[in-house]
Amino acid sequence: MSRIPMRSGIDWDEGPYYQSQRLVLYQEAAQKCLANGSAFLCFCPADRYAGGDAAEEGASGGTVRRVVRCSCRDGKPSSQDTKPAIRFKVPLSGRTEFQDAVFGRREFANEEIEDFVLLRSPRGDEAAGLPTYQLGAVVDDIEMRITHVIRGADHLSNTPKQVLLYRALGAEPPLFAHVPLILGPDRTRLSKRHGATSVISYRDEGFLPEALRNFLALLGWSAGGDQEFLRTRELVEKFSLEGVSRTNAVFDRAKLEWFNTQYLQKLPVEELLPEVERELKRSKLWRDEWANGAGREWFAKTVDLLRPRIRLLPDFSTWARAFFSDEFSYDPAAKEKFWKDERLPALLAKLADALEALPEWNHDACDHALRALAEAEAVKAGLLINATRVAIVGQAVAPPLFETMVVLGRERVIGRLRRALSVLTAK
RNA sequence: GGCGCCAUGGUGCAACGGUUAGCACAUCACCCUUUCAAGGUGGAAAUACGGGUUCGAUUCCCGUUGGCGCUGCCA
Repeated sequence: MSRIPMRSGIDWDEGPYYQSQRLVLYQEAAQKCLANGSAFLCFCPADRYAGGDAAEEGASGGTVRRVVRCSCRDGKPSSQDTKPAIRFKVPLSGRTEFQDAVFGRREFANEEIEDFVLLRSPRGDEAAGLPTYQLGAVVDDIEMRITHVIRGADHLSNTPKQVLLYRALGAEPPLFAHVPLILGPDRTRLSKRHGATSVISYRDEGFLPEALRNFLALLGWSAGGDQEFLRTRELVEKFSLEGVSRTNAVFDRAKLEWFNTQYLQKLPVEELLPEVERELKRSKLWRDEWANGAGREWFAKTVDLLRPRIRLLPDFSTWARAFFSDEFSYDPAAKEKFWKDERLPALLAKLADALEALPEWNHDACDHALRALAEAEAVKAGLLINATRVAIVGQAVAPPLFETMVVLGRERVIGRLRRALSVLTAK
């Protein structure tokens, strides 16, 4: 779990803490409740409620559950189980209220709250039981002096239990802030069923952490106006609990991808380079000469040329492979679309010769050479441009041709042009 | 079933009593163009329903409907 903030670029101040190392703390807290009368030993079988549910199935088929108060709470054990659990003794009347920064003041009738378990009954040779989430969370938060508890709205209904617990332990409840849930396309709470759901899996898919943060921040929150592209810095500056909405939000992957392309395009290249480097290393295309000096400059220029057409980081390794490796293949659709003309072999051969004879290798020189040839041969420049693109990068979709030629360098371009010839004529 | 929360285009957000109901994604069309993106312009598209309150409701109140959540010796 601690890897999530680490890999998403979110900072934390202390910890991590391990519940297993803090067991006595929870057990002491439970004992304290027992001592001051806010909890009781429950001897009921652990599966009592489950069994009861089955017995209470309504005619409609729906499971009917009730708030049950067992006789243990009055000191009359309902069974002879020698290993009791500790339950909180919820008041039979009255209301429990708390302040929520996004939902406002909330009130719950105590009679609706069940006597929840604090410490589970000991298993096997355990001396004492393990804490439930309710106990663990409250004890930890009191001990760590937590002032704001910000979490999903699915905890709203459980909050009164925790407020009761805070008071029983002699502590003042913190300020709660329940934020709306993120729903899948089917409008149920986002879960593994919906595919990639954790921060890590989106990172692995090739989304930029900052784009993901920006997208997520806007799910259930807005700065008030229409601005959407907010870098993490601005997000931190502008965020406030007051701007949080109470409506659940549906996760829209298309918009996430849009944010990613925005970041891919707008980020200063230097910020993008480490991400691309990481990706190329992953795909084994990385070469150390790109780490600094002239190699770094070439790398930056290439990434800059490529990025308007990138959607996800892995595109650098797949779609843009020809820019980083001489081993690439021709996209079948590209060949189909731009290598149809039978004059091409002859034309490309002449183009290679013309380029080879160029006194200088730059954008305009390549441009002029190609257009001059097109005119001399009475063919449209587009025919040569498109066919050449496929020949040197293997794709129909790619950056503007002459910029591509400059980045690849004369030797590569001519070599690839001639290599394409053999493929064309062999066909 | 009980309790709770929510309700503006397909999606995410604005408008916090008075706007021709705004922006973005997605979608459609056109422009640009060296392919494809990007970008530009334009179009279609929403206040769930019914009652109130008010001179005036997207906005406040009630009900209905719908969605979601909680209802574990899970977290």
